[in-house]
Amino acid sequence: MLDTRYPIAMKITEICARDFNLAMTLNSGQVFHWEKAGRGFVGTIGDLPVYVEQNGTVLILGGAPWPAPETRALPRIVAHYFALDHRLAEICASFPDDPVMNAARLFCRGLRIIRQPRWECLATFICSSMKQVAHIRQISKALRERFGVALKIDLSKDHCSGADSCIVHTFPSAERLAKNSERELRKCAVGYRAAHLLATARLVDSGEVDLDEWQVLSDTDLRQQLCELPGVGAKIANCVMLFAYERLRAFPIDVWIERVLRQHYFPRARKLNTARLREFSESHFGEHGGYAQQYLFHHALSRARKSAVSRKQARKWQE
DNA sequence: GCCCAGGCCATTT
DNA sequence: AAATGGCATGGG
Repeated sequence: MLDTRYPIAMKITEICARDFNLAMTLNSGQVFHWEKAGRGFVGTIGDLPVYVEQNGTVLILGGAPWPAPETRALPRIVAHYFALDHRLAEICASFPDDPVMNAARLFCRGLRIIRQPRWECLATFICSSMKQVAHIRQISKALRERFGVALKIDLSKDHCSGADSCIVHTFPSAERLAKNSERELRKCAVGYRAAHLLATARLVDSGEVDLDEWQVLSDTDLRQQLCELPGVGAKIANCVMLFAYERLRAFPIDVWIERVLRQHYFPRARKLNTARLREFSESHFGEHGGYAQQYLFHHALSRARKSAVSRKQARKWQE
């Protein structure tokens, strides 16, 4: 039956996306809310519900109701979000030429650092400390479902199997989160991070902190401002700089990246403090160090996951 | 039960 | 300055 709310129920548009791997980008641990639906993914870009599917060098788009004004702008919004304008070949060519980096570059072909909304990125990464990627996805989902705005996506049967519609949720605004008690936030499995999330939400909501104003700051000043927020240290500040402020030099060092650096760049080096690692990462990986870092991170994590699966299968074999 | 996870923070040396 | 322990939660 025709949905009479809109003259045309669903408008599918296509855009060209060269040097881009959608699934790799969405699964690389930089963004946590996109979910598989049919042959593509559903999620939100800001307040817009979006369906996106990759077919070679073409992205098939849908999701937003037609003829909302945003829908006409959808191709531009999606292209900007996925940073299709980044000159990926040049960025990858700027990485250092060493065995580890070359393996990661080969493995992560088409991975782009996307442009995330600032508050959404900041809040999500405050929840990320001492959490596995799968858990961060759970937390993001819980926060959205409890406090976000539900939006319906009409899925064309031509492009999706199964259900013909689904619901996605926006990430809750700082204002929405600031209204809650810490106890309420803890229902989303954020644990001890609830206090930090709430305190930062209230700083942003009150206007004392304006994340958009900070875009004019230098890398050093931006990092310093971010680190003053509750629950934000050097690592999370660098993630937010990289994923929400397009500071492609920012090089977050988490436990995985630290392992990669120690094993492959400093074998047999004891007494290697974080300051020394930071110094090395900033000088060795160049002007797109953040990109290099994300390639190293995703490659290392994927290898670990793969070997975990192998161990599991080996155990099964033994029975 | 154990160990670990895209860390941060307060406290102690 | 540098090292240490606590912190919630869930998966392997």
